[in-house]
Order: sequence, then structure tokens, then C-alpha cells
Amino acid sequence: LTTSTSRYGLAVESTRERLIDAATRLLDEGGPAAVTLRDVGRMAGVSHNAPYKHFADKEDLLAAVAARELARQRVRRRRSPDAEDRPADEVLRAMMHRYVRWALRHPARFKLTFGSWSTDSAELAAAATDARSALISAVERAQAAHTLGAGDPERVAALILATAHGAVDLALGGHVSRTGKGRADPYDVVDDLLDRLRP
Amino acid sequence: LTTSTSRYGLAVESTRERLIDAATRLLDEGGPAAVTLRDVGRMAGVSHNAPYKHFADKEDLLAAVAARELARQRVRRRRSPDAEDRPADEVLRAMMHRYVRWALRHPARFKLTFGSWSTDSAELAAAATDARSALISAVERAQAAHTLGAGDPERVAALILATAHGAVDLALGGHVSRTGKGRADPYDVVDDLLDRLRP
DNA sequence: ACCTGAACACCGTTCAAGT
DNA sequence: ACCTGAACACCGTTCAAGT
Repeated sequence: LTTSTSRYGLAVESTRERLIDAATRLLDEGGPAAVTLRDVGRMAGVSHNAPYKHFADKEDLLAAVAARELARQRVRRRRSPDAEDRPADEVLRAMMHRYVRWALRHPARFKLTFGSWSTDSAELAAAATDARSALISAVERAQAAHTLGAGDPERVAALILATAHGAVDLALGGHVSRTGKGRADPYDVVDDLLDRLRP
Repeated sequence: LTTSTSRYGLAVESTRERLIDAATRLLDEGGPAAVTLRDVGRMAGVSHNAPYKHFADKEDLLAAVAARELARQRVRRRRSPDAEDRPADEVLRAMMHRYVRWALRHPARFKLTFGSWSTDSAELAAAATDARSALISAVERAQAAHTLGAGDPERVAALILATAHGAVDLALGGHVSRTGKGRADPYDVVDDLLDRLRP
């Protein structure tokens, strides 16, 4: 754990954690270019090169932002009321809608997380694998309940993820106008696919 | 036309065209960050701020790179032997495969072209609309030939494009391992979708 | 109309030094 | 172990000046 509690009961964030906080805020406001180590340091109350004591370089700091984002998604996924009470196809649909909502709300984090990493962090790889297997098992449950067509679950999962990912990315680029008849927002695109994947 | 021919028969590129050439090459080699105006100028044989006489700023130069890329795709699309002799579903599939091949071959151009543009160039918008309508009419022809399921052509086209786009983007991020059983490369993902969209 | 060279502000990164 | 301040090389952009 990176957050400790002082004897006065105040949550005290480590410098490392405050640096990641600052980087995330700057990223949300202006993309990776706006994450200058000078501003990061200033926001965290340290000098402009204190970050180098915690991260190898700027990319390593951004990798930590992405890793924390994925870790939080994992926690949220574990907390969400799952397969037991709701129909499996609804669970799957809700999972993809959550993905779209997160991406639209935090476009810079979305772009960062799915960008290329020369720093191959084990943390990032593990989080990605975890998300992938959660999607695959949701697909398997929906197939078992006969609310989703048959086929290799990994292939079906890859198809669903690609569609959701692409719909969001095109929407963020402004290449899909959200209004106008016949136009589909990312939620609609995901729904269209899931409807057509029915058995 | 930006290329004129000298009286000796040599194709002479305008400075503007040479600047776009240089920017494209640097982009392919190292992404947008590698496109420094100093290197662009050097490669084009001019000073490091000659580009400002042709483009408002760096983003405007990159917009010109994207616009030229889209214009070339349009030419290629117009040249390709179309709907007449081949089955409509094959034409549609070939169109999406061409999209995937282009993106995998020129990842930096792909990312650039579909990124956000604060410079809203009319050229870019026109090229995007042209590509979109080409896809929609391919969908309509396949539907008319009953080799593609019914539904609003714009919605079906949006679904297909989102899937191809997302499959490529995930592959470029290294989030889809190309080998291993059950794993699907972008071509497979597109094929899976088209197969499931059959009537 | 098109280009150059100097200059400015800014950024990532390194280094020697401090507690 | 963690941090600071000065310094270096590099970059986008501006400006005055040249033909």
C-alpha cells in the first residue's frame, strides 16, 4: 500500500502517489504533452526533477498512471454485482457499456492505456490479461445461457472488444457525429453487435 | 497540382510538397514527436523555419500529411476494380482488408489520421465523408445481393468500420498477440464479423 | 513571395551537492 | 533514501532582415 495514515488520522500520500495524482490530472486536462515534469513536481510540492527519484523517466511515470488506472478498473470489476442474479447477456452488455463510459469520460487515460509501451511493465501486462479473461468468462456464461451465439469464446470476446474499442476511438476523433439520423454513438454500435450475435 | 515538370522533363516538387514528404518520412520512422521542424527543414533543404511560410504551425503540417494520405486512398479506391464483376460481399471484405493492411503497414499515419484535429481542415472532412460513403454503398450492394444481413446501411457500416478500426488499434498497441491458438489478428476479427453478419 | 539567422521560452534529462 | 539547483541539448515559435 502506498497510502499510510498519520497518527493524527490524516491520510498521507507518499510523494510517489502524489506524483501520479498530479500526472493524471495534467493528462486529463491536456494529454501526454501537458504532463511536464516541471508541472508534475510543482503540483506535488517537490522540485522539477524529484520525479526521477521515483520513475526512470517521463514514460515510466505515464506507465504508472496507466497501471493505476487498470488496477482501479479491476477493483471496480470485482465489486460489481455479477453473474448470479442478472441474466448473463445483460452482464456482458453492462460490462461493455462500462468500458465505453470510462473511455468517453477519460479519453486521455483511454488513449494512454491502450497505446504502445516500450516499457513493458509486468503490472500493465497482468492488468490487461485480467480484463481479457473477465470478458471471456462473461462471453462463456452468456453462451451457456444461450443468449449469445456459439463460437470460440476467445474469438467472440476479441470481436466484442475490438468493436467497442473502435467505436470509442472513432467517436473521440470526432469521426462519428453523435447526432443526426442513422448515426450511432459507441453505445449503439456495441448494442448493434450484441443484438446480431444472438443465437 | 503541386508537382510541376521542368523543361528538362524532371518532376520538380514544390517546397511545400517536399516538406510534406519529409514530415511523412519522419512520422513513419518515429511518430509525431520525431517530426521536428528542424529535421523537416533539413530533409527538404531549407531552413528550420521555412515551414512557417507554408503551414501555420506543426499541427497544420501534420494535418497536410493526413490529408494527402486520405487523398491517395481515395485515388486507390477509385482505381480498384469494383462492384461489377466481383460478388458484393467479396468487394466489401476486400475493402476492409485493404483498410487493415494500410493501418498495419503505416501505423503512425493511421494513428495520426484518426486522431483529434483542432485544425478542422475542410480537406480532411471531405476525405472522411468520401471514405464513409464508399463503405456505405458497399454495404448497400451486399445487402441488395442478399450476402449481408438487412438493417440500416449506415448503422451496419458504422459497426464494420468500428470493428476493423478497433482490431487494428488493439493490435498496434500489442494488446492482441498475433500468435497462439484462439488469438485473432485484425483480419480474422473482420472476417468473424462479416461471417456473422450473413443473412 | 519565399527564405534565413538570431533569439526566446520551454522541456526532458543529467549531475554535483545537500540532509 | 530522498531531494534541490544549476546546467545542457533540443524544440516550437517569433521577429527582423534579406532577395
